[in-house]
Amino acid sequence: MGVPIDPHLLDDLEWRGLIAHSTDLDALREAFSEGSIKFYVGFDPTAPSLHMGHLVQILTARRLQNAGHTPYALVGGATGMIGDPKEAGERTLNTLDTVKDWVERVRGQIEPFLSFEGPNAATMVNNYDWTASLSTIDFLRDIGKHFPVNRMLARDVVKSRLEAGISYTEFSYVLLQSMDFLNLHRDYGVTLQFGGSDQWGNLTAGVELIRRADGGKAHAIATPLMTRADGTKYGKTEGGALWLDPELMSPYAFYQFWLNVEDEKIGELLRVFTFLAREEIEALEAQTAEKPFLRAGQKALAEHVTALVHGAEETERIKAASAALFGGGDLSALSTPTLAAALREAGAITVAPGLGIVDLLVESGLVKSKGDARRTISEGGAYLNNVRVEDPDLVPGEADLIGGSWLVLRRGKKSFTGIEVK
RNA sequence: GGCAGGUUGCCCGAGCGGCCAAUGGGAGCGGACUGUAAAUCCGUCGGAGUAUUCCUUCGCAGGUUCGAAUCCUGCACCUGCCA
Repeated sequence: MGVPIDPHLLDDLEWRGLIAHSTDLDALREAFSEGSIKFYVGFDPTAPSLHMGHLVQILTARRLQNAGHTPYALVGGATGMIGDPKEAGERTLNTLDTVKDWVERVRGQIEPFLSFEGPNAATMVNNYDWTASLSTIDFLRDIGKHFPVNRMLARDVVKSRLEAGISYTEFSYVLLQSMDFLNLHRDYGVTLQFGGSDQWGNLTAGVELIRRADGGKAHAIATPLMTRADGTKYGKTEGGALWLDPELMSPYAFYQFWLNVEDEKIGELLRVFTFLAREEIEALEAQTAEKPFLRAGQKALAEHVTALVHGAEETERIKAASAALFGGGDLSALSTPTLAAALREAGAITVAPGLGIVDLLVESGLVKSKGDARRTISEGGAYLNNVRVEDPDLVPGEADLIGGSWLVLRRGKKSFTGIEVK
């Protein structure tokens, strides 16, 4: 209906490595070519914020919308009450209030990435709306009848849990997600669902339910799980997940994460997490291969992803802060406003004069206890104004204050905290 | 309902009366090497204290003992086998 469709969408997704699994790709290609199709991707509120893994889905949704297709972004007000089974073990159930709160936060994080105007405007849906009032009898008869338990038991996640145990609640999760797809298919004509590759079982179950229940035809694609070069999960390095919420992870730390990505992953991450064109990405990859020490790929990646999530203005401030803090040894060469701005970006606290170095380290949050502070100092990992601290009894004085009031405390190579003394 | 086994630090997993804040691996943290990379090597890894010191910790609550993560009793939860 007048929406220009990008005919190269599927090729682009494949080139970016975004299709880890799929149902019949040729059929999907045909569906894409016939006009704006309606697709959905779901997000369960299992935490107060989405993280890097969800960002893959969000950006993929945007790619599809940019190509002319119509997004339905689903937040799992119902499925979030249940929790999908994961290998690690049974989840702890959250209260309805918690889930409702998280639903709103998650919704707010998704919305900026999609367009809610025009002929292929996005729609937000919440599966709580059609699940909460569903009767058990209807659910068991209309949905449950289509799910052979022998097939459900054969799924990898379930199999891996049979020893340790899995509740009926989590075992049933796949029915709810499949029902979502069925309902969106019926009510809106949604014909494609995508999600992370760990969702593949849930995705295909939905496709199958649509076929069994309605004789309908639907598609599913799964995006790959992002891992580090050694195959381990991301997010362990910075002591937690890579949150999109600036309250949970400062934009500065977010930017630093991308800047520190391994060389081998640059191409992959640029393809998945940026909207840069193929030629630009290939040029950056070549640069990274030839002159890795310039870190051109990392810089571009960090800049683009941070701008997508936290905005261009914030990204500029972060870049300036990073340049100041990592620029060289002599911090006093910077102007005080520049330094202060950089430190506020990286994280800063205010303290009264007279505190010793051990207390300052604890106050700054760089270490978690005084013992940790002493240990760090004895290991040579504590720096005041870029000079290694040797004496744990050191008390910074007037002469140490940069611009009359600032101290720069650093732990290790990368963790800075600004301290304003007044 | 019966029988058997289990519950240890962020995770996995030893310990089975004192030498245990508790072996080992992973993760984390620091150092060296580098490029704010990877790999590697070294160190570190409950809290307070600059000391051979104290406090809290081995599912929960009691008990035995000079002394327990280790033995006993009860409770909770998990797993397996049998009904």
